[in-house]
Amino acid sequence: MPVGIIKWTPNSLLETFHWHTSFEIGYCLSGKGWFYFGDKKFSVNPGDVFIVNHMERHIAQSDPENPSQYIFVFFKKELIEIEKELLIPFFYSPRKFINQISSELEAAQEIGRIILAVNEEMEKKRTAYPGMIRSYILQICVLLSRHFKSHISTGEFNQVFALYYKLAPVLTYMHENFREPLELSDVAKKLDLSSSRVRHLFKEIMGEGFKDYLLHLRVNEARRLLLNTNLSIVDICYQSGFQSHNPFYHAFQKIVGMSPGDYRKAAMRINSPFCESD
DNA sequence: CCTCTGTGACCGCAATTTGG
DNA sequence: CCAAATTGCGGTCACAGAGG
Repeated sequence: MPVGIIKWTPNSLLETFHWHTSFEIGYCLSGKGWFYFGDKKFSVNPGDVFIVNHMERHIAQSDPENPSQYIFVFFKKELIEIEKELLIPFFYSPRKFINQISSELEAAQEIGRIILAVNEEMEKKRTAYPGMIRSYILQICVLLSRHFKSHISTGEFNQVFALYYKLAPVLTYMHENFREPLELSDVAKKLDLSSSRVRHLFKEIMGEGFKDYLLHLRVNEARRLLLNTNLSIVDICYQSGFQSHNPFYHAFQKIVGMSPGDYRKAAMRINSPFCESD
């Protein structure tokens, strides 16, 4: 089954960014909170819909006073690749794209209803339900592409689309190899492109530089290991792809806002259970 | 004493910017 | 697209404090 669905209530603290290769649509059922995509931040209200493409780092956070609950539907891009227009909402420049569709908009309400229907199909598992779910996903994607069509010109879409397909192997390679020493020139060699071309490509599509993206991958891995293992901080530093401990402490402090040790202690207090790796 | 964690100074070079 | 200029990352070293 190439479609998955989960109900999830994010923590109010300490959630770690994550990435995945599948596309994802989130629907806020209740509560309040925030949704982060890279440096973008959206306030969440019940009924809001969120679009997550592959490889953009993201995380939701609950308002401690009123925790938010979501349904997330995720699926492989192959499911909708049959029609290029359906990909429009998922191929964008993260820098400019608005990942949220506000609950007041009709598109969000329609999509919300369908997501609830997907949920019901998934629970009841009636005859041939996977077919019904696939058709629902297609409906959602059609609604999304109609919604975003007005925001994204065909020219821009075609451009981003082409660039994304070019960059996809770079991202895959990075996600598989960030634990090793990894340089832009290695990636460029893999793709048989000049370093400067890859650099521009990367910045243009991902909205942040190669180094920053890599650093976030590594710090995120460190956070995951801090939460889920008993490894020493120095071990975690090396396993996350850092070559010595000093840059690790600095990067961690810069991105997370506290030292690795403090992070682990805080996490144990709060007992944060969630951390995903693809 | 040693180990682990964390910080500061410094330096070379890769990453990025700039200017053709 | 390339080359020169600049920036800032990440690596080394040194050291301090906490705790066993």
